[in-house]
Amino acid sequence: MNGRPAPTSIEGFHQRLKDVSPSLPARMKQCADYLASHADRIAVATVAELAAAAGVQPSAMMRFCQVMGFGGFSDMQKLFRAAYAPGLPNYATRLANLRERGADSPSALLAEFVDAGRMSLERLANTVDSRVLDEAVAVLSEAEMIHVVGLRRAYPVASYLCYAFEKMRISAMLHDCTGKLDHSSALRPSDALIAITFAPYSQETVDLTMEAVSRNLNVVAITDTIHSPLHIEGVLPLSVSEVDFGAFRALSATISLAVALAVAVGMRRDRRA
Amino acid sequence: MNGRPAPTSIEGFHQRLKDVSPSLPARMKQCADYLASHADRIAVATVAELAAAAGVQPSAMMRFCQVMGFGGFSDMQKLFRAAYAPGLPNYATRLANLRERGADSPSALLAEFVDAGRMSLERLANTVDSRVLDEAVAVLSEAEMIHVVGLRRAYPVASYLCYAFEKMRISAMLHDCTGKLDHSSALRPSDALIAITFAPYSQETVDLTMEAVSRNLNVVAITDTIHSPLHIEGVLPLSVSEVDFGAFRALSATISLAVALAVAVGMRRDRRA
DNA sequence: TTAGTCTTGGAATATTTATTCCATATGGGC
DNA sequence: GCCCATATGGAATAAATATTCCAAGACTAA
Repeated sequence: MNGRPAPTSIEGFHQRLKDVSPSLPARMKQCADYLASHADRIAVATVAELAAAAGVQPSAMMRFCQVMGFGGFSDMQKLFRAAYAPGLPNYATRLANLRERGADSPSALLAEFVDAGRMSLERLANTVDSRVLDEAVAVLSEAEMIHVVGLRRAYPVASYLCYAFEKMRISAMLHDCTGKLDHSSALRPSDALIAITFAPYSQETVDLTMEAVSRNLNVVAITDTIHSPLHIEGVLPLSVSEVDFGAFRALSATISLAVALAVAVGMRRDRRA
Repeated sequence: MNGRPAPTSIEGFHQRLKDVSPSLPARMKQCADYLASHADRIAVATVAELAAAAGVQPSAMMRFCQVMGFGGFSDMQKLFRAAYAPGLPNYATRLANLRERGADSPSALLAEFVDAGRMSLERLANTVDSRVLDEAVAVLSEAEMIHVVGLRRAYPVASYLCYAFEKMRISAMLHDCTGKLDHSSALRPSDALIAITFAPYSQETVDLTMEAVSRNLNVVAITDTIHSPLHIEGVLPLSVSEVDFGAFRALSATISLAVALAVAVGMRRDRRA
């Protein structure tokens, strides 16, 4: 191990973390990474909780404390408890502070977007139709390959969906229209499509959806109002109404819905496997 | 004793304190008085410590917890630990729990993601450094062209940023590594770069950032902990710590920050024009 | 491949910390 | 001054938590 003395300040702790990180084995590194971003939890959590959150065994976390130069977890915790700063100001006051710097200051803008995002999320929780969601998950977990299409403002969502599928090793294909290439022939009978579009609706997304529907593929749409061109027979519609701020859509709710969908599909497949 | 249920919030706690105080015997009152002014210590102290600080026996402190309606000290402490802002719920284990209980229905998952998103947003409001944000906006609005790089999970953010810039007619270029093409030569002396990456950091993003820094371009980084390789001299760091849910990052806070940044830059340019 | 070293998970143990219990004290009313 | 009700301190017990240990696994270099 290493004989250096334990850090005596939070800053020193982070410094040491950075120092030892590169030469650490897998599990130790997991601890290091987790604590790097959640150091503040150390003051109020138990080894077991921390270990679980970092995805390691409690004993691994103990070893890590020792690698860092502490005698044990309690020893390390002492440092953080001593430095424990009585609670941060709460969310509401902090938002007010952000706005204080002047109506069109960057921080005031940020406050608005944060607010818009939060409202969107709350609304989403109340409006999503869980039966449709269930069905969407059912349908998608049966698909051999999941195609995803979403352009312009929906593109970030589409790409994140594909990232999530890839991470879970679910075969997925992103139709991003690079080079104006049309990949509609990639749609196979046993596949499914997730189409994402919001007003003003992208023609390409609508076209691909039509194509899929006409070939009897299962299609799930993430879209806005019931006036969306994706609200048609043969498409499972998941409606999200985001709170717009100025011309810009808060994507928070849409992305949350998309990821929940992806993870639900992933879990369902796992269970079946 | 009194049968009222335990307070469920810090405010409720203080209210109850006020209510019961007048009718308390000496030692109990000592506890009440001490906790009234040192409530925040409850999260990180032991009964023994608290009792000593209040000048009473541990057993007296225990009785006091019960008078307040809690089952015991641990019960009371839970309230304060949960309320400690950074003490976020532990999503990895929560996910595991959902799974175990068989409650992993899509809607339950969605609820968790919505929650994670909301918390990320709240945390963002609490942690953003408005001075750095101001400076980032200043620097970016001077740039002739804004380059944006962000891969993997950061890619949705990068692409949305470019979408926003395009909508505001600000010249921006997305470095997406399509075809493994390197466009580092596109960086011109009067340009600026926004680099986005989270652990595990993409090499390409780091490389481009280094390139930009070595050429003295202004660089704004949207990243996570202070251990990020983007935390280097010559880079303005905007830190976002998202709440992870399982292996999946809620992007809500990151996207909100990115869009706020973009819109602030847009407004500033308009004003100058 | 094989021996040797480093890593890991999980169970066993030690320690700390919370909680209860009871004997004793205190104070107010008779 | 005595009795009763309530309060209090401290020791005993229970529960939670940290910590250690060891066998098994993974990896490395020969």
